[in-house]
Amino acid sequence: MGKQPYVCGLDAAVDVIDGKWKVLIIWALDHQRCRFGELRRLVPGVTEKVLTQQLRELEADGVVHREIYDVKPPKVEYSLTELGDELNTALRPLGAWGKRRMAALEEAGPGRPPGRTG
Amino acid sequence: MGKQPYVCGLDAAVDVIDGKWKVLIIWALDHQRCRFGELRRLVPGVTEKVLTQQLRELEADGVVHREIYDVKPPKVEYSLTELGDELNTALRPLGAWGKRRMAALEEAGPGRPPGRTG
DNA sequence: GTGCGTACTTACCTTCAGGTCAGTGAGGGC
DNA sequence: GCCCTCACTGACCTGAAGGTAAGTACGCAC
Repeated sequence: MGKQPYVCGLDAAVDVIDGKWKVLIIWALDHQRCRFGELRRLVPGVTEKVLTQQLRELEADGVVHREIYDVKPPKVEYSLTELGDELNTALRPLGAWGKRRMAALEEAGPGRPPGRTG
Repeated sequence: MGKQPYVCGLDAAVDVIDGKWKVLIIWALDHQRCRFGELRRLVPGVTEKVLTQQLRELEADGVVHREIYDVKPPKVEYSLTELGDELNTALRPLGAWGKRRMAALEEAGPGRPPGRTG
């Protein structure tokens, strides 16, 4: 929720998924609820601080639901809200496009370092 | 083309549209070719430097085509490649989702500053 | 010949998202 | 008693993305 007003719907959507790990988090949460620690393992490379942070933003945006169990040791479960589920659905074509791009990239230069086509 | 290897297709797609103005640029280029100056007007707030920069990245990623006419004054036209067109198509559901979110945001608090729901 | 419009490029600067590291409090294993 | 895990929080730092302002080379209008 950084900018607003948005110039178009896409703008508004991108604002929600804007964050280094957000799509990965949303992806990981697709049809499965996760505990904080699980999520951390599911999203390789993310730190605890940033995971928490992005999770909170996602929660504020209404795409992620956070459920706290008052037990010891602490237990918190994250899941997608209906809105989040819809987001994931909307994200699917984009994922498919990216997959095709990855395949094309593979074909162009397998094992090559990233860079321009030249 | 920042990261790679991508953990999934979505990751690869987001990498392409990652940049403050890129989706807006791609959106503006949807079924219309534009000159540099037009694009600048179509994407309010972007500076020349950054527009050029993001356009070049988009070009390197194969979603935008750049056509230079050897005339004076200089003329350069940008358009979507087929891949770019597909990207736009893949982006459409996301745009629709965002539009619904914008509507919901409007309903929740018209004219309110952005922030938490409280 | 001054200034505008074309499409950039360059040097420099600011901002802030994200990363590092340390701390919290309670229970359990050894 | 010590350290581990759980799910965080806060202070501090860094790097890179993006913004600012100026320069470039050309033609045209006035």
